[in-house]
This record gives sequence, C-alpha cells and structure tokens, in this order.
Amino acid sequence: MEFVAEFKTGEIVVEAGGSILVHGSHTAHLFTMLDGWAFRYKTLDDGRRQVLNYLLPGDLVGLQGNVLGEMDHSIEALTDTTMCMFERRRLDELFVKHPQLAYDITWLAAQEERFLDEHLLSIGRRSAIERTAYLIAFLYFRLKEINGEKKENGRIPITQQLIADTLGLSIVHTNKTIRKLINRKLIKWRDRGCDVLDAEGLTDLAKWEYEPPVDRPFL
Amino acid sequence: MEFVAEFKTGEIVVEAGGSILVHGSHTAHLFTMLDGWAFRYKTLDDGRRQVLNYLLPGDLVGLQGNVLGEMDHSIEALTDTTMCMFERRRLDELFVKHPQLAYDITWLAAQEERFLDEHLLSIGRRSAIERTAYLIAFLYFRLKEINGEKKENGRIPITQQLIADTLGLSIVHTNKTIRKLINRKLIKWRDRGCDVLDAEGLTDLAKWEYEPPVDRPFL
DNA sequence: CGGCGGCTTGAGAAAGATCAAACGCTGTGG
DNA sequence: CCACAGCGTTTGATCTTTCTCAAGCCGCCG
Repeated sequence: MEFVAEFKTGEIVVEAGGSILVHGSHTAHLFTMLDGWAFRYKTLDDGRRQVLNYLLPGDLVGLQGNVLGEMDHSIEALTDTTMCMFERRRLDELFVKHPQLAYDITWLAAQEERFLDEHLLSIGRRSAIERTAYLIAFLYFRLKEINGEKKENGRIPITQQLIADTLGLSIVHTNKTIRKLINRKLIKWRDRGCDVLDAEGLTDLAKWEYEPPVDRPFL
Repeated sequence: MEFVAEFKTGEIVVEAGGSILVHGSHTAHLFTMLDGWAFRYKTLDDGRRQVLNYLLPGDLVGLQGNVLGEMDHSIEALTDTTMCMFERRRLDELFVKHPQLAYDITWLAAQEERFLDEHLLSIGRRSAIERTAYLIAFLYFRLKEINGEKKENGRIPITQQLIADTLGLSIVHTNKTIRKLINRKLIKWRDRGCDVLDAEGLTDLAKWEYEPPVDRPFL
C-alpha cells in the first residue's frame, strides 16, 4: 500500500467532455479511474467514430501504450472525472516488487478482454434492439457492481449519439430503437441519461446474462 | 527458461476442426499456441456465431478463465494445431518468481486488447468491403510477423463462412464482397483460403494501417 | 430572444439479409 | 469405376433492416 502511494504520481481531474488521452500521444502515465465515467473510442479519418468501452471507477487505462509506444485510441470524460496517475516507466519495478499488484493489472486486462468479446458479439450478431438492450443492461450491472447496491440504481449518464457510436448504428435508428425500449417499459429516458426499470427484461431481450467476476482484486 | 520448462505440463495436438476449449468449461490450464491457426468465438443460443479473434503461434489463451472461473468463449482449431499447456494454479508462482514472464503475459493481454479494439471499429463502423479488406490485411500482417518474411506470403487458411462470422455479415454478402476484392486483383481465393496479392491496396481500401508492436516479449 | 445541443419523426434510399438453386470438388460405398 | 452425399462456394431475386436526408421540437444558457 505504501508502494502504491509512492508509485502514484498524482491525481488528475477532468471535467465532462474533456480529453483524457488522445490517439497518437506518448503518455508517460497509466491511469486508474477513481470517480466518474469516461469512454474509450477510435475514429476513422472521415469522422466515423466507434466507442470501444466505458470506464468506471477501478478501471485501468493506458496499458496498450506499452505494446505500441503510443496510444491507439482516445479517451474522453463523460462526467466530471478524477483519475489516479502512475508512471509507466516504473511498471517493471511494480512487477518485480509487487507481484500481487502485477497480477491485479493482468486480471483487469483479462476482464477488459471479456467485455470487448461480448461487445463484439453484440455488434456483430445482435439486432439493433438486442444490442441496445444489451448495452444498457451491461452499463447498469457495471454501475451496480461499483455502487455496491447502496445508491439506488444510478442514472446512466449517456447520450443517444454515444449509444449509436457504441453499437455501430445511426443516431436516427438508435433513437427509434430506444423508443421501443421505453414503450416496453424497460427503461426511462431523461435529460442525458437513462434509468433502468426492468433489468431482467433487458437481459432477456438481449439474450445475455450478467456474469459477476469471481475474485475482484483490490487495486 | 528452466522454470518455463517446469511450468509447462505438456503439449497438446488438435486436428483441424477440433475443439480446444469450450464455453463454460473449467480448465485447469492455460495454453500457448506453438503451431497452427485457431480462432476464438462466442455464440448466441439460436446459433448466431461471432468469431472474436484468430490465434497464431505465440498467442496466449485462457486468461479470461481467471476472471470468471470458467471460459466464456470457445476455441476451435482452424488447421492442425499444437499448443503448450500450463497449470493455471501456478500462475501466482510465476508472478512471484518470474516478473519478466508475468510482464510478458500482461503485454500479450494488452496486445489482444488492441486487436479487439480494431475489430470493434471495423464491425461497428466500416462498410462490408472495408471490413473484409481489413480482416484479410490484418491476418496477412500477423502471419507475416510470425513467419518473419522467410516463407513467401503464406496462405491464409480460412473459409468464407468464417469470414462472415468474423465480420458480422451473411455468407452470401460476404461471398459477393470477396468477389469484388478478387476482381480488383487485391487477393486470390482458392481451396479454403486466400492469398494476398496487394497488401497496400487492402489497407488503403480498409482505411487502416498495420502498426507493428515495439518490444515483443519472448514468452 | 436566439442559438445550440440533444431528441424526435417521417419519407425515401441503400446496404445487407434471406431464400432458393446450382456448381465443383472430394471422399465414400456399392 | 460410378453414383452419391456433403461441404464450400457462387449467383439471382426478393425482402428487411438500417441509413440518410430533412425538418421540427424542447429545454437551457448566454
């Protein structure tokens, strides 16, 4: 724990809409989410954008930079966000001195892989309404896992444009699809975000099941 | 190295079409690809299948089992395949005694994440012909990286059904799209596989660029 | 008050899915 | 040696999902 404190080089606060990392940058830092929501995305030159995943407290960011030397995707804050910074250079030291923490990092990477696998299945093979139900259920359960039941079901702070860019759909079609979910009383939409009314209804519709991880590390 | 040899519990040979891991199993092993091609995939109950990624020599398999306790996807051999088995139980030991190897595992996980990110961008935002060009170019460069230029461009051993299931397309449309690539003299198709004739043409069409990793570990 | 971002809706267009049929191998059993 | 079955591929016709274009609404903020 002392090492973690020492390894940490600072905290950073980014307000909603701000960039946390941009494609092509060579950051000397890794980040851990402490509070707030963010999302990772890639874009094509002509502007088409794909959201890859969402980041919530406890998630680790920036490991891919170790493979390539630079980031190959960007990260933007969805709400006001605070993150913890670590020096990438000292990652070896962490692996040598703190195998438990090293294992946690690997565990987090494996979890991210699981999420991406499921996203891929959604975008590739689920219909528009199934995908949408899946995404909202997915975020709902992630949020619940982090809130630990305490807060009653938190609002998911997302725009329809973002959902469209996550699911590979146009915004128009996304809107019509969301409306169907609302009509079926599965969710409620307000402001820029949504509340889940019937989580089971969503997972059934998506033909998906939430699988809680077994041994969450304590990074 | 001695430890690697000791850590290794054996090799396993799977013939083309055979299952390596199935969804829901609790394997006590991790695997490394030594030779051959395999692919990871998930399915929905009604049979829709999504290929997640392809496995080539050097790739690590089964880490996700650590998050969940069981595998949440399946793996099938595409060609005759030989893999190296490790005991999952002893992963902690590896992290304690061999930080360099532990780092390599993490590196491989980060690389897989990069691949999945790009696949997601393809399926979500690229058109059918862009996707197809991307996938073939992607496999071409991965193969080339492994063959180290020596063998002239190896055949990519894949069926059109598999390409369809990787790209989220129907087999009919996949066939028509591949035919366009053939007509443009970008690839040649024969038997069950394809040869790349013009790698740059493919990457241009896909609006993608191959980025070689910087410091490959030696696992 | 005007402008902007996010949401909503309708209409027509296009990409891709589904259905149906057939071809060319290859392996197998008579 | 031939008939036949099965798999992977090919092609045409039609149908559906999703996209694009266009316009309008609403609430918020300067």
